[in-house]
Amino acid sequence: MLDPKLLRAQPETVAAQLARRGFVFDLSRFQELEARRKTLQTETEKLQAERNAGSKRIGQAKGRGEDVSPILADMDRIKAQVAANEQALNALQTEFEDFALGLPNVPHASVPDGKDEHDNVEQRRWGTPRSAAGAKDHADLGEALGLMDFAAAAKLTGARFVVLRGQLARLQRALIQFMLDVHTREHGYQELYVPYIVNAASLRGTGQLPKFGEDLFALKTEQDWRLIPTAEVPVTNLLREEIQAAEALPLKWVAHTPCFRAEAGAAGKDTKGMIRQHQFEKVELVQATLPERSHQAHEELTAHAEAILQKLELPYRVITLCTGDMGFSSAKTYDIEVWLPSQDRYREISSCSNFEDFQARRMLARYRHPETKKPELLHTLNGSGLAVGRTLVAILENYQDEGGAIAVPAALQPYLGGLERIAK
RNA sequence: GGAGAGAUGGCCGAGUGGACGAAGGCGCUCCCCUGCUAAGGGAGUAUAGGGUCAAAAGCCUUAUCGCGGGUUCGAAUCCCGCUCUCUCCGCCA
Repeated sequence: MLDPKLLRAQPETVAAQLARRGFVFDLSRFQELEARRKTLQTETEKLQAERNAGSKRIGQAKGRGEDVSPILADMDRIKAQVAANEQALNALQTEFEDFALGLPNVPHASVPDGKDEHDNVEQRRWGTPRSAAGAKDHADLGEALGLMDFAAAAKLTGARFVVLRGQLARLQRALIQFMLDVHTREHGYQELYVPYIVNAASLRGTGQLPKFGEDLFALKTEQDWRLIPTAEVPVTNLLREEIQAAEALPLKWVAHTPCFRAEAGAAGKDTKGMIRQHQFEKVELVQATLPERSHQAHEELTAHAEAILQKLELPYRVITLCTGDMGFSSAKTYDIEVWLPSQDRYREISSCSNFEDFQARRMLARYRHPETKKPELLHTLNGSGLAVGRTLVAILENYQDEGGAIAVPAALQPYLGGLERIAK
């Protein structure tokens, strides 16, 4: 959520910044809502103050044993007015809130302007991509090995699921262990285990609701629970309605969870293989920092995700998403894309974002300022470190030989009991 | 799933219809005293909004005692529903 004070004081500036990302801010609607709100709220609060003062007088008069019926008569009128006004104000505030919750974050000044993914800006490349010539894709490789089974998953559930067997299932487990170990031992993150089902308040906090509910799997329970689309939701919401000590910052958390996405609107996209699934494993990095530190933390967090690819010796590049391609809640996003020989291009394997205070304001996630002693909004960040399923895909494709066997990256061999090759 | 108890500020804890945004204590901040330390004295110390203001301060004001509703001129306090926590029983990986 954007700062309502800023919204009120400089709506034109906000509109111009949102226009950078192609979002049309309805200025006249905002100003009309705001004008009504101001009148109604002022009037309502005046009535409430009148009522409070009247009640107080009744109490005092009764204490002195005086007759209170004249005051009481007056209170009847105020009571009815207050009730009517409060109702109208509530409705208006709900309308205003819905409007405000529908506004995306303002892009950071350093984010390049652009319309879509074609305008993203490459920052750097690492490693040497192998040629696409003769490279099989991961689905063909996995099925040929007899260790990756989409038909079985389709029978169990439907499209966009997979069954892994034997050394491939173990390879995925090894990847999770490996990533968690690197981030906890070398990058200073605390490992967390969290619920895979969250309530609506949590999803609102990180920005999935109210706008993107169709991407989520909802449970048919009374509680309005959803499966998490990413560990970002439960992990970041640990901060919700909490005040951190400044000395405790930055908070750095890592969690492995499965992720569940409805992939509504993705029909026909990446239909083959493990690239886009309804259920996939991910190791997620989350940080909460002082506002003035968040952009440096963003660089560090991205480097932490990159370190995994370097240790696995997988070629990748880092791009800055342009204003038009960024996610709803993000102020700035780096995507890390890994080389996939079968597709002869780089594909997203991690997305690292700085949300600044956008999520924190929704969640009321704060820290106590050491000098003013007042609670201030902190900044939140997160990034995949990495998407495990896509890392598995990248290993199969980059480490294949002509016969369809897969070499195990050196860094992973200790996690597979020294296994060097996965072959038929 | 059954029975019972509870939820109050950074923490502990009092408060069962009116001067309560909330006693008291702890903690924290500032000041005084004390040649260090310890002890003592005083003052301050919840959050989110709105209005006024160029802005800040200040001032005025609203809401908040787990959440939502109700009764009442007036609710931390009474009533209803819900959530969560604890204890006991049952069940269970």
